[in-house]
Amino acid sequence: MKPMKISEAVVRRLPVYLQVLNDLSMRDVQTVSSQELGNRLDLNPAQIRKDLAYFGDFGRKGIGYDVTYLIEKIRQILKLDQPLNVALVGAGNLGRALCNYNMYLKDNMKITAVFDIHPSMIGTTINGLTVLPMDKLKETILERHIRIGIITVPATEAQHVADQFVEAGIDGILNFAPTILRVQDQVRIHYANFTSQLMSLAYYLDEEGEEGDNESDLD
Amino acid sequence: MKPMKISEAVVRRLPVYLQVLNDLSMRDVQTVSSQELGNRLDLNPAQIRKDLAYFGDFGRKGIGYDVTYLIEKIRQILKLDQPLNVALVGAGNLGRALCNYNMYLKDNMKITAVFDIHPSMIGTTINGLTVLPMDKLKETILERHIRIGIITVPATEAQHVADQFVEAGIDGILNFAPTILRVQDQVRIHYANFTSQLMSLAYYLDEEGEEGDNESDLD
DNA sequence: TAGATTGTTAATCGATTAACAATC
DNA sequence: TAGATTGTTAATCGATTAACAATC
Repeated sequence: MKPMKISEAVVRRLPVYLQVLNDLSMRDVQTVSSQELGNRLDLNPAQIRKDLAYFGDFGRKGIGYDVTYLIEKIRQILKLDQPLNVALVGAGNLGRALCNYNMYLKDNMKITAVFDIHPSMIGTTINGLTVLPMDKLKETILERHIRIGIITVPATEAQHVADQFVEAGIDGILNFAPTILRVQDQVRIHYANFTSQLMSLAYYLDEEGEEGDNESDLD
Repeated sequence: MKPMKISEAVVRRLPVYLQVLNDLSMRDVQTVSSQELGNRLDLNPAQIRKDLAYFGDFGRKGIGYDVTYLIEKIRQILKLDQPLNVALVGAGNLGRALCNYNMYLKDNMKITAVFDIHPSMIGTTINGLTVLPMDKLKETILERHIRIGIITVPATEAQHVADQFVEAGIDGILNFAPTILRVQDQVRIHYANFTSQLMSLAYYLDEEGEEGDNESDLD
């Protein structure tokens, strides 16, 4: 309909808008202005209006946005109005934690299959799901209409898992392993690496570590 | 020395550079060009050179960058050359998974204290750390020189935990709960919410969900 | 009607990329 | 020397913000 390409920055803000809107909805707020949303999110109101306007005319001049309606619209944009099946490889601590997160009811996204390489893991149950061996990956992804894969294996194995996901026809990968993955261009990869996130946070710490110490700025 | 303000985008790329460099180092590669780094990361070589040049002259014309030296420099920039103590609140599945991740040896960052509100959790041990009650938060953070806090509690409690972190003098927060936090400007917050990450990935899935279905584009 | 707030165009700002002199 | 590659300046591109007519 509108064949405009949306920037990644806009797409990443949509789930954030949804978060705030869900919060407002729970507190029975009917209507919200871009001004109010901007206050809560430390974002420019014009930016919020522009982001939303890429997808349609969701607001009403002089009034603002109907919270319930806007939630519905953003959910449609993010395709959360239809179920999304997800597979996870790596049933370690992190993998199990993610499986226990249940975002099914609220967000229509569900981890529908879990895999691991370790024979000792296979056959065990996590949140109602039986851990399967890797040789069942492709058939399970096809059978269960799984479109997204999550990688929670060690860095050394992540590329191998990604290759198998791609081979099985997955459309997107969420990678928790601390490695860059190489895949065909059509498969989208998002990185969710805990260590990198901590590192970039560490950058912003001001120099208090070295009290009275003559830290060399010279190389 | 160079009082230029570095954009957030640059800072977020540094850990990624480090990842690739560590990988090269393990495979005994001595030297790398911005061209090669760009290939591996799907990034423009000029951007990589510019990013690095904000912090110093790390390369050699005609040669490239010495892998070991560049790792050392980036680690200094990210302050990974000195130990960083981190506290975590919320000893649920995700919290425990993060505590078991041990990035201490490699990256000098360490979860040094774990807290929870649930009495049944308090006193239990996770990866050698005893789970403490919330009323020990402030004193522990001061005593152990903790500078970063991780939040892995449910969304409803996240703001409360953030307030306590700020009150205890923390400098940065990594928030895994699906809520926006409000804190004083000097405290930096990074968001690491699993659900948002999946949602923005879902946006990029092409319409296959509705096979032959006349999906209404009209509102 | 007066006040509020949208959607959108134009202006600004900042980030990415190209180009190239310096030099290993 | 010739080829490679940096650091950096200038050009381009894209994203954010301001401004405002339209309208509830």
